[in-house]
Amino acid sequence: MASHGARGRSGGRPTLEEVAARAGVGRGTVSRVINGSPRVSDATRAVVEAAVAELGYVPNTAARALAANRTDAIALVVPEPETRFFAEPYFSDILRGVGAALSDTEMQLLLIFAGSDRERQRLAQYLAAHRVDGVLLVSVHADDPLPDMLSQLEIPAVISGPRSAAETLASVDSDNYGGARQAVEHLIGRGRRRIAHITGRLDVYGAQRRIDGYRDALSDAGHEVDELLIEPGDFSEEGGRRAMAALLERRPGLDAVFAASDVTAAGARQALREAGRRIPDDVALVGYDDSAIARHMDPPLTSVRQPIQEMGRAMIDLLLTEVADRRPSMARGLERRQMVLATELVDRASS
Amino acid sequence: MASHGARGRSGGRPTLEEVAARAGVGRGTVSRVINGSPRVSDATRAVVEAAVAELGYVPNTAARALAANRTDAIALVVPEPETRFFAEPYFSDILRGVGAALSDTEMQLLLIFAGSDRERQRLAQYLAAHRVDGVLLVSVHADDPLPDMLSQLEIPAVISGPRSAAETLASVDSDNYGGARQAVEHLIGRGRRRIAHITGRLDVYGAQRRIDGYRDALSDAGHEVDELLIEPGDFSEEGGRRAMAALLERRPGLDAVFAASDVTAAGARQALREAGRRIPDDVALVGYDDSAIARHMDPPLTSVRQPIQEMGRAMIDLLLTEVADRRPSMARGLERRQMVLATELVDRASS
DNA sequence: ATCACTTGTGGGAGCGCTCCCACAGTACCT
DNA sequence: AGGTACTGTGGGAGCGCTCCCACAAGTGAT
Repeated sequence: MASHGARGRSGGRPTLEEVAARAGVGRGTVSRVINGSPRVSDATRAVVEAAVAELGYVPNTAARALAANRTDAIALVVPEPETRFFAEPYFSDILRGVGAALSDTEMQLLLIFAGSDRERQRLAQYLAAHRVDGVLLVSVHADDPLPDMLSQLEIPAVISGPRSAAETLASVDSDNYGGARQAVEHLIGRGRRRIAHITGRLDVYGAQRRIDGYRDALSDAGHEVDELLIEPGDFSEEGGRRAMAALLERRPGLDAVFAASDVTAAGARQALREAGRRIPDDVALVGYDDSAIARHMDPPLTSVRQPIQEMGRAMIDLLLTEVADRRPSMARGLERRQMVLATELVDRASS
Repeated sequence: MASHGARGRSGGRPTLEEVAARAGVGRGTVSRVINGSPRVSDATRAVVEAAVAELGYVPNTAARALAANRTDAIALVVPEPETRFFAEPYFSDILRGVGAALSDTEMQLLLIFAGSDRERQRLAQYLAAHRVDGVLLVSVHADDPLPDMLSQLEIPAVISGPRSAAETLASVDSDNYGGARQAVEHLIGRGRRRIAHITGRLDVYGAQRRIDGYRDALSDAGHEVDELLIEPGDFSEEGGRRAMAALLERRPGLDAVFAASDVTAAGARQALREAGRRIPDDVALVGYDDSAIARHMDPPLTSVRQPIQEMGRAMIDLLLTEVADRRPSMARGLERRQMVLATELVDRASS
């Protein structure tokens, strides 16, 4: 019934043109007003704003995107091969920070899953089509091709957790080194002497930094580092269990464990139980992340809290700066593109 | 430097017009091919597809949205006043189901937070501007104006967890009634006789259904329902603690508790501990949700698992049907718009 | 041979916006 | 008086698509 041409007319949402007519000005002027251009007189601006309000005008995003060649959307890409990522509050918290930061802007948030190969394929198309102004990358592995693809396409991107000390992409991270130090210093302060460390996945830069922090904290306190007290884990519960069992076998006299994640600590706790060690009486336990698991573990787990929500915020801030920079090409920013946020030790009964 | 007109030309992404030229056909034909219209000869289709492949053509979404008056995007709206919602795996799981279902389609997923007033405001604008083809609503309260706004705007929507038995919106839910029955029947089967129930928030329909299930399971087993064994909670940990304390005071002889959520159960466990009751020896405990908390609790918590990922999938399926129906106005579907998925009891050490 | 369909195709018009050029008006120098 | 420089404004052109009308060509009934 309704012809193509008539579609928009009949009772549809008002267009910029209709606002212009109503306000008795030209299209360009209305456009300037709604985009906050300074080149409009106060009187005209007031008239236009009144017309906008009266008509309930809301700009059409599609038209704007087409004309301006930008989308006002950013994507949060979740390379979700590992279920782990989702099972932890980490993700939700990042999302909250991102959401909060975004609600101050006009940007919209696209959520893209890039777990399966087909999803990756689709993502590549998205990016190639420049359907987003910028990309947020969380939990990326060292060998992921995604970051390079992004720089090749010149799409602004921010990564959470740099891939190495030489990360070229803008990044936001918590202070893994400092967090590990806090944990170990806390244990030392509690009188522990034989402190073990169950690491994270060794191909994750942050896990390396935690090892460095562990080492330095011991050295600086005048303890020497016993390499046999360091056992590789993989952030998983089962990995934590295995690593703990190995450590108990090798160094039965250990009196504390710093685990690279809460989940790892949960696994370690199991192994400790099975070996008949009491927590914290025989062995003190400290985790990392301060996730829900830490609060509900028995005994409640001392853990290093990362300001995850703030990290989400910071990622958005960085990304929006990059996006803006890329727009009418201002002098490129002062290269403050790596951001590290402080951690905090949450002291509970396990240590 | 680059003029407006030159922007797209210089090395930019290929347009439909360029594909048409390359294939030696008209624009309309290319459009038909990429949209899968049957009114194209096989020969022509092959030629066009070859051109698309050679040029690496990807349609411009903004242009398509503008011309066709649709967005190919749906929004997942999170009315996130309560942090609880986020702290639980529920959200992530829904998201995973939604993401999985969506990866089979061309739809993109927008994540919209509608916690604060300002965010609500923005959401209203979004919806008014018809920036999405459909909306997914999770964890909506009985008195939320959002659902009505959506039907007024005639935007297809699916709600997770109907607001009442008379829900008018399409909805997906797990079998709260059946799940509660499973839990209670399990406890009865274990020889428990004085089974208490800590409810969820009473303004949540699902919580009501769980109470019904609790009641009927007892009645059908020939037990009579002791109203003083039912204590209202609010899904929170603190609420669980409080309710449990009240129950212990009122009915010290109880030998089992069915809590309306895992978090509630965690609170109850605390109160039981403080009262010196052992789990499961003195009091058996069953939760609901089978979240990470259940696995890590001490002892591990028996819980009713909802197929949350499947629920996400189902929501998408329902929504896409609605969106399609609304498009070239086919005969409206057969009104199978409420969907209920089965639950499963996960038996652990707490019962 | 004529008419009436059907199938496949080309291309004009239009979606609602931004960008930019042109130009009127005003202000301040020479 | 004429220049030069701004500020503010209007509106044409164009972004890359979809929709639809027009029309060519083929098919079969009359």
